[in-house]
Amino acid sequence: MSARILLVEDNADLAEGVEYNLRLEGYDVKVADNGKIAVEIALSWQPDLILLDLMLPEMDGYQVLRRVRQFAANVPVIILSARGEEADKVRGFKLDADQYVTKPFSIVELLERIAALLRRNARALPDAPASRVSFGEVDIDTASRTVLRNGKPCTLTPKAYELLLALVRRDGAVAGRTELLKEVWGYGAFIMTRTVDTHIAELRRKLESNPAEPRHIVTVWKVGYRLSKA
Amino acid sequence: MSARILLVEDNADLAEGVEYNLRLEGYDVKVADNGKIAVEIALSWQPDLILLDLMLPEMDGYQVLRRVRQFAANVPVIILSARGEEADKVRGFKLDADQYVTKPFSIVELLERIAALLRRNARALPDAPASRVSFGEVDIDTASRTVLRNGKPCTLTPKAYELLLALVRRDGAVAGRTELLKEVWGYGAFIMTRTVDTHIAELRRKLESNPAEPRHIVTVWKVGYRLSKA
DNA sequence: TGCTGATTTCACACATCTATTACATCCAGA
DNA sequence: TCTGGATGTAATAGATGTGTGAAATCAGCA
Repeated sequence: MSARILLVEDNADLAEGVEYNLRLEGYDVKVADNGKIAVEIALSWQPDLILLDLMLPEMDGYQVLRRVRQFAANVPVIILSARGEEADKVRGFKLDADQYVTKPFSIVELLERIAALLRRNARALPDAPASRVSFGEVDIDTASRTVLRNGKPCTLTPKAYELLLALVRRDGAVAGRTELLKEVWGYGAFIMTRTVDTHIAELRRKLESNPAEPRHIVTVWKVGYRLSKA
Repeated sequence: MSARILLVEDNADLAEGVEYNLRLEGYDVKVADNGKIAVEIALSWQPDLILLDLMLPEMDGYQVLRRVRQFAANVPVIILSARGEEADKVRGFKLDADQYVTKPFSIVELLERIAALLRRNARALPDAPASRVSFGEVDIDTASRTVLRNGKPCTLTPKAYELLLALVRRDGAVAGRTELLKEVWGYGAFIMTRTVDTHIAELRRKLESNPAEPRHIVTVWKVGYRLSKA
């Protein structure tokens, strides 16, 4: 049985995008577009993790959090907020949110945080997300955020690491530059000149035995990149 | 074994009533009617949760809370107070009380909150790590709260020791600064401060053979720190 | 009250990352 | 083979994060 995630978000576009990606990861997802329903679902469905927007109709995010905490004090909660006000942050954390992510956020980063929180509760959860992936001579351990090549540690820059995860997530399917930008840089990012390519180059330099003839990080002409595990 | 609750309350009638109800719920209860005794019991008996009145003889509730937090930063504390002043609330929360209940309060509500906090803690702090842990040339004995390096005793300041344990508990997984602040310091808020870094520096200074090139206490850029046993 | 050590904060140096530019190279189709 | 657009990548300047010594603050204690 997969982990249950409740997404509380009234912006339909954003909700859809996040929901899609969560399902892609294999999570069981429900979406609530207002606070009242959110509380109901939280209590009846008992999700393993909650993603909570603070700006909501009906009942604002703080109240939702408070209500939920009364009945399920241990569910990890990640707050999604567009506001950057310090006051909000403090207040949210006082009510014991576990993480605080500001919009626009990177999908990959969000997924990482989700996985981390679920893993932490792993003992209570039957199917914690896997923490190790490998292809070719490369091993990735997402828990320690470590990449090994031929067993030797290999330091990637943060962006390159996230980009790698984004490719891994695709499981061999091609990813367009724009998609990658959205997933790694955040959905608010503009298209920037050659940024993705540069980081792809770093990955090849550090992970491929012959960067000039990449075997794993493959270019798909006019489309984007894909990861070939072979 | 049932959960231990320390009730700190000088009003004998009220204390008796609450104690009665707690025992009815199956909790193991001790009552302290002044601050000095409260701290003593808190340290020696190690309750799983503390109910704390703010108006106390001898030593006021704030001081009790502060003392207790120093030695047991993670014990859930519910403050019981007759005063409704906002100032009090803020101050209490700053010291990280987990809940704040104003008199007169409903016993049922209180019991609910207690149950919620105990449940949460049961998961958040799953278990004490093995009594002895070691990595590299460092040995930690959590039972005696002792750290050895190359067999020689090595005195860490209390905070640094807690921080080290927090990293050990992660078992190699990365820990964000915010997480560490929450876990070790009990801060709930998003606080921009270099406190964690400073104590990390102390750990490196005292535990690493070459602090400038840390082999065990590793920085993960833009994310946090992790402990590498290798 | 003053002393002592722990803790936090501050400031600045230093390290690392990142977007972008610029130019070389490659590909597909004419 | 030529050509134009797409990709590869080294270099770089600016942004951002981290390390750390020292000062300020706090807490416990005689």
